[in-house]
Order: sequence, then C-alpha cells, then structure tokens
Amino acid sequence: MAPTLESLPKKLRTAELEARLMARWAEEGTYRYDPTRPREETFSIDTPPPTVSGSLHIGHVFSYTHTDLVARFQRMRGKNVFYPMGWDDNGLPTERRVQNHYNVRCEPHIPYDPALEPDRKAKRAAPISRRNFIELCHEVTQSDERAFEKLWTRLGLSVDWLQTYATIDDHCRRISQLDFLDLLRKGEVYTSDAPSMWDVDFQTAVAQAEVEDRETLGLQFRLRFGIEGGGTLPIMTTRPELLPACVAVVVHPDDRRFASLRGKRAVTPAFRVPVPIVAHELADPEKGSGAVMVCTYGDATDVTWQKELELRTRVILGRTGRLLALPFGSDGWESLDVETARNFYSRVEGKTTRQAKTEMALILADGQAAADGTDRPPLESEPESVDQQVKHYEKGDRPLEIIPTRQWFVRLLDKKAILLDQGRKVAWHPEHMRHRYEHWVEGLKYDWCISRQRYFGVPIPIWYHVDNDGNPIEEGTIVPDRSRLPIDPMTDAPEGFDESMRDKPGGFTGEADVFDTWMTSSLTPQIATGFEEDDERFSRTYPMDMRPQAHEIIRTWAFYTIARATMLDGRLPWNNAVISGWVLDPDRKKMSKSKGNVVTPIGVLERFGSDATRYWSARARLGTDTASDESVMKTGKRLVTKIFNASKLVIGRVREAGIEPRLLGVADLTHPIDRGALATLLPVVDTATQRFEAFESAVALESVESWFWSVFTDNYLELAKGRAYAGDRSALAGWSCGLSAVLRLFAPFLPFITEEAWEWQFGSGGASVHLSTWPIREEFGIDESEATAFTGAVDVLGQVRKIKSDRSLSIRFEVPVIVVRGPSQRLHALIGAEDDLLAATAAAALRTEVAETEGGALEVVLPE
RNA sequence: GGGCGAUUAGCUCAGAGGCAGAGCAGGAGCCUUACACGCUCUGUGUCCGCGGUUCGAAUCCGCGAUCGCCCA
Repeated sequence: MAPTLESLPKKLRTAELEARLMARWAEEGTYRYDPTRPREETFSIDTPPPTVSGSLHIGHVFSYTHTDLVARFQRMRGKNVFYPMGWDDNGLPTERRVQNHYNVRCEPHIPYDPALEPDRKAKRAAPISRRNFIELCHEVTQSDERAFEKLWTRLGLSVDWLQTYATIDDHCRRISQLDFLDLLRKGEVYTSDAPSMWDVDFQTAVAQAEVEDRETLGLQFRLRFGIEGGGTLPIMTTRPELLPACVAVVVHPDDRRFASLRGKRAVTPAFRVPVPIVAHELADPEKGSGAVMVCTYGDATDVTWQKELELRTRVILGRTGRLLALPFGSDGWESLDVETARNFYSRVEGKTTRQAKTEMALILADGQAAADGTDRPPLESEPESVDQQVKHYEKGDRPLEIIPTRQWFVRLLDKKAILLDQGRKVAWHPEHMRHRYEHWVEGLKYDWCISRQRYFGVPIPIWYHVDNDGNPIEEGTIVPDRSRLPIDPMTDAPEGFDESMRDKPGGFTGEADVFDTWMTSSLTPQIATGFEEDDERFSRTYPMDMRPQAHEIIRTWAFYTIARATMLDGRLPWNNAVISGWVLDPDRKKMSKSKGNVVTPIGVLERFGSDATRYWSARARLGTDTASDESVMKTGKRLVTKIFNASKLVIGRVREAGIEPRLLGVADLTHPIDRGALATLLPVVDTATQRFEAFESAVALESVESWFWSVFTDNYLELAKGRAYAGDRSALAGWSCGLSAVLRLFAPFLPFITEEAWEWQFGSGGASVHLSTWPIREEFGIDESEATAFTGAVDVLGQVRKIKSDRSLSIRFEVPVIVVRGPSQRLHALIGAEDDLLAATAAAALRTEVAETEGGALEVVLPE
C-alpha cells in the first residue's frame, strides 16, 4: 500500500533503519560484482585488507568510507564495481596477540598436542608446538574478522561479500608462493649471508621499510686506544660494548692529524687487540676526535667500511642480543695480552648490549685496561649525553642490531629507475603524495629482505638437500611443482622424497623461514582479481582502477605493490592511488593506545548513526589529517533528519494529491518557479560529478549539501508550498524531481536515509537508490538561464523575511502589499512567480515599480 | 640535515588572481499546516610575517617564522 503522510514515520529511528537496510542489501545482493560485464564497464578497487589483530579504530571508519563513496558513485554512473574485502591476518601482530591472549610461546621442536588447552592464568607462557601455535593464530583471526565484518556492514560499505580473501588462506599462500617461484626463476631473488637488520626480541630479520629512527638519549664515550710502538689515539663512540668486536680504526684521508699513523696498528683498550688504522672518506673529521672504531657491526657505516676496506669481521652479538663466548687467543681473536682480554671479557660475556655497556664503562674506568703504555684509565672523563637517532623495528622495543644471518632478498636496487618511472604513471590523489613514493625509491639502500624467522606466515616453498654427514646444502635447493602449491616445507616432503627422509643424511630439510607479510600483501591486486586462477576475471579487473590507502604505508604497501606488479609483467597494479589522511584526536594529537586517546568506532556509530558518521568522514579533504570532531557528526545527524523531514513533506503531499510519485516527471514542470529552482541544480550536478571523478568527494558533498539545505528546503519548498498544498501538478513534480535528484546525489554519502526515502518515493518494489542512475544535467530538460524567476523570487522572499525579522514579526504576519522596485529586466523575471511570492510572504498583493536602484538590485518595501 | 604539507572568524575548516566564506559556538527574534534535531535576522577577521610580480594578491614568486608529517 502506498504510504500517505500519516503512514510515514513520525520520528526517524536510525538503529532500526540501519538493521533493516543492511539485511535488505545483503538479501538482494545489491552490491554484487557482475563477472559477465566487460572491462570498460568495470571499476575495480584494491581494498586495503585491514590487519585483523589490530583493534577497531575510528581511523578505519574514516578511510574505508572514503573508498565506499567512490565505489557508490561509480556504481551509480553505471559501472560494474568490483569491490572486494580482504583480511590481513598473517604476521607478527597476530602472533603477538596469540601469545598474550593464550599465554603461550612457540617452540618449534615441541611435538603437536591435538588436545591442547592453554592455561591463560599460568605464571609463565607455556611452550607449544609450531602447529598448535598456528592453529591458535587461525582461531584468533577468525573471530577478529567477524568483528571487522560487523563494523563494515554497519557502516554501510558496499563491498561485495562474495569477494573476500585472507592473506593466510590457501589461495593467498598459493599466489604468494607461485609468484615467489616466478621471481626465483627470473633471478630476482637470492639468499645472502649479508649483515641484516635484526630484532633481538622477535628474533627475526626486518626490511628497510619496517625500520624507523627513534630519538634516543645516548652516551658519548671518549676512549684512549694505544698505538703499536707507542702513543695514544683518542676515539669517540656511543657503543663501547662493541669494543671486543673492533676490527679497525678509520680516519679521513685528508685529516693531517692522523697522516703519520696510517699503516700503523692501533691497540684496543682492555682487550689489547691490534687493529689497522685505515683511511676512508666517510670518516668525519669534525665528529668526535676524527678517528672512529669499526666494529662488527655498530651501524650501517660499519657495514660499508667492512665491505669497502675489506676488513675482517668479529661477530660478538648473538641472535638474542647477548654477547657470545669468544675464544681470545685463537685465530682471528688475537690479543697482545690474551689473559687480560679473557679476564675483562668474562665480565661482559652473556650480557645484553645494555648491561654490557654499563659493565664496559666500569672496565674502561680501570687503569688496568690502558693499552697505551700508561696506567691511566682509557675512559678519561664521564661520558657526555647526546641525542641520537637509533634504528628500531617499527613494532619492536629494543634497538635493531646488525647481525650477519642468512636471508632471502628480492632485487630492488637495480630497479630504481623503472620504479620511479612507474610511480610517475600512477595518478596520485592528492598529487603531492607522489613525493613520498619518489623519495622512498630514491632513498633505497638495501634489497628487500623477505625472509622472517617467524611462524604464522606464508612458508618459503623451498627444501634443501642434506649431505651424507647430515648437513643441509644451501645451494641444493629443491623447488616444488607449481601444481602442488601452497605447500609448507616443514610438513610437506618434496617430490621424490619421503617424509622419513627429513633431516636425515642424504635426505632433505625444509626451509624454516616464512615470508615478510608484505610479500603477500603486495599482491592484493593479483590475489583479488583471480590471477592464475580465473583468466577471464583477471583480464576484466586488472590492472585495477583504484588503490585507496593511508599515507604512512606509501613506502611499504604502495611501493611493494608497484614493485611486484612491475616484476610480474611490467604493468601498473592500478591507475589511481587515493590517499586518506589520519584521524587525530579532538585536540589534533595522533591517537595511540599508550596515550589512551583512541576513539572506538562502535560508540560513535551508536550515538550518531552510520550516515552521520560517514558524513564526518566524507567532509574531510583527501590526504588531510582530520580531527575526530563530534560537532561535525552532529551536523551530519541534523542533515539526515532534514532529509527525512523534507522527504516526508514532498512524498506526503504527492500522495495526498492522489498521485504516484513515479508518474511525475520533468514534462509536468510548467511553472517558472519550479523550472527555475531545478535550473539552479544543474551546476551543482556538474560540480558533484566532476569532483567525484577526481576523487574529491568532500567538495561534491559540500555543493550538494549547500543546494539541498539553503536552496531546496529553505527557499524552494517554502515558495512552492502554497501550490503544493493545493495539489498543483507542476509544484508536486518540481518537488518530486528535486527530491529524486537530491536523494541520488546524497546516496553515496548517506546510503541509509536516502534508501529509505527512495523507497517511500518509488515504492518498495522499486530498485535500490544505489542502483539508480547518477543525475545528469540533461535529464531535467531545463536551461540554466531559466533560473532567474526563482532566484529573483528568493531575493524578494529574503528581503521580506529580513524586514519582518527586524520588526520582530512572525513570518506568517499578513501584509496588505509588498512593493518591489528595480530595473525592468529584473522585475520582468518575476513574472509568473507572483502567486508563490504572495503565498510565501503572506502578502495580499505584489506591486512592482521600475526604478533606478543601487547596482540595479531589487529593493523590497513593506508599508508599515 | 633534506623533503612534503599546513598556518583564514572564539572553534572546526572551505576558498587558489576580481567586494573574505560555511558550519559550530555567541546575540536577537519567530509556535511557520516536513522538521524547535526547525526557521529568520545578526556580530566577528594584520587571511602567520616581510619583500616582490600585477590595474588588482588569502590566492602567484622569493625570504623567514611556527606547527605537523616523511626521510636521513
């Protein structure tokens, strides 16, 4: 039954509305991708797969809304929108959550326990098997995924829920391993024992992209080295604990102070190890004493010096970050005084670098440690405090160490030029985000370290032959057949081998490392589009149209994705990179758990409703960091209520007149006020369309909102009210056409209220507003020049309102006559508007007088 | 140290050569047959500073300041 004014709801009940429409969209498959339509009609989106173990955050609402706005707009433009959803569950955040949640830790050598019941209250974390650990990871991610899915549907994301993936699922593992084997074949990956950045807590290698500098207060030690044959050499260092790892002293080639020392050997204090004094450009004569000790390895410069000056290495740090036992006196560990070296070293052996530093300060404050023939302590004065930038793993707490370990790498350094070129072909929104990408590529120093010594990840699909003595042969890699993927080399045996041959002489062993999670998430465009699985779909959705993401992961996700796609087939993964800003707290501070200023999304959605929350997101300009601002959400809520009420008025009047709204059209627009009002909508439609196409939905929203509120409701509905209540067909058509356009223009922003009103307007049998067509100028059959009758009437109405307001009169206060003065041309435009003006101003008569007015403006006079 | 961005009304922000704007907050009024979660009216500015280009500069160009972010 068609709704009448009385049957339309009196009050807007947001929660009920949201629940009902979410169910309806799911049931009707409103947002389904149609795999039969061609590439030209398709718009595909590389949705960011959220890290499911991260907590829900208002920032999620923000950036995912930005994507949804574009998806909905493109769908209404007639595009077949491919809008998948993925979950990034693979990796360290999940492992950490499992460790904390179940109070366990993974010990790979422990056997699998099928009936494991973790004791969450135990004092110490229980060691469990790799398989148990991975099972718990899957358990946790599944419940986390449900929480996210609930948030996304509540927010009204128009995702096609048939298109989902998880970065640890079979499909993703298969694509990830497949592409790895492809890179291996192409010679783009290699293993190396090179010094790598190492997190001593997580005990894994990390890549350059995951490293951040942290400002740290350090201590600068001034030490006296000895010189063989007599003399003293002062050295400044912040890492005295690495003194046993010292392999050389470096000075600048032009530094005259040290010219006579070159070729001689310096002697380290305490350990009395003779090391060469060599010259290199990178030694800064201005810094410290001008002479630097080179250790294995204190920082990246040590690595450079070791390589370029062909220095030996002395590894003293183990993978746990503690000082290893050292064989002083044996080959490579020579000392001029082995006994003393051993004695001093016994005081630091087994200690963490931090503990060792403290102890070393004591050792060096002892005259016994002098290596320059004196008995004065090598540390002559208290160390000075200095601000240092220290490299940390972004998820770690302790500083990174540089430790030589065997790792897998993807070649990137040889591709800087092509990667820069690829970045130039991407359309970045906003444009300046391009710089972030370019600077990152230009600043690359290392190939991409892709192996991680972790458990919950995609396994590196490689085995090694084991020789007859039981040692793995690193060059003896065994590669699986593509058809077997995904595989886990720790539980699957290679072709031609039996599981019983694992780790046996003459048998095989599995690669224990897993991939860096970015190794998989850099393939989201391929994973989502059916690469190597459904060629038809792949060709219709790849390269994708849009990659939405936040700016802090340009150097990781965007960069790696471009790199992978380039290595795959030379194409770009997508054409537009659309970058959202961050959400800041109401005081414009970055939100962080430790500060306790994180705004959770569910509370906001409950208080303001989904549409209003989306409104806040949509109002933010692309790429701009935005404060979580409740006053904006309140404004959104007001807008939703206003749309509700305006729709009720329009549809109620049309129904009251006994007309089906769908039977009213632009052909019914005969009155100049109705035509004029809609004429003012034409430039708004243009602006909204153009801005949306440029991904600037915030500007689109602004223009629509401003027309709706200040033109449509405040003026047009008021002007035409008299006729509408009298059942005038032109007025009802103007209202109805205006409302239809407004609902469609608002639909991407406010999917719930617009769908509801659309249903009132066109009946529940009608299709969803989200599948209707985006307004275009031509559909109105009106010329923009026809606006003058309406704008003139609005001018007069405004002046009458001001006069009444100045006299503290009610708007409905009846006046016998209003006099409008002005140039004849402007008065002429009011012809035909008289009936509406009289009704809206409660005037009995309208009199026009041709007159010279200032600037040719209309002047309204109301007799006292 | 290098780069990117921001700086506009009390607050949040729009505007990108042509009379400085919106929302919120403030003040006054209005029961008007969709909406008081409303409507009408109303006050407010060294457009960060200093130079320059221009008939004309928040807007374009220099230099500088402050804040934020990215990279060393």
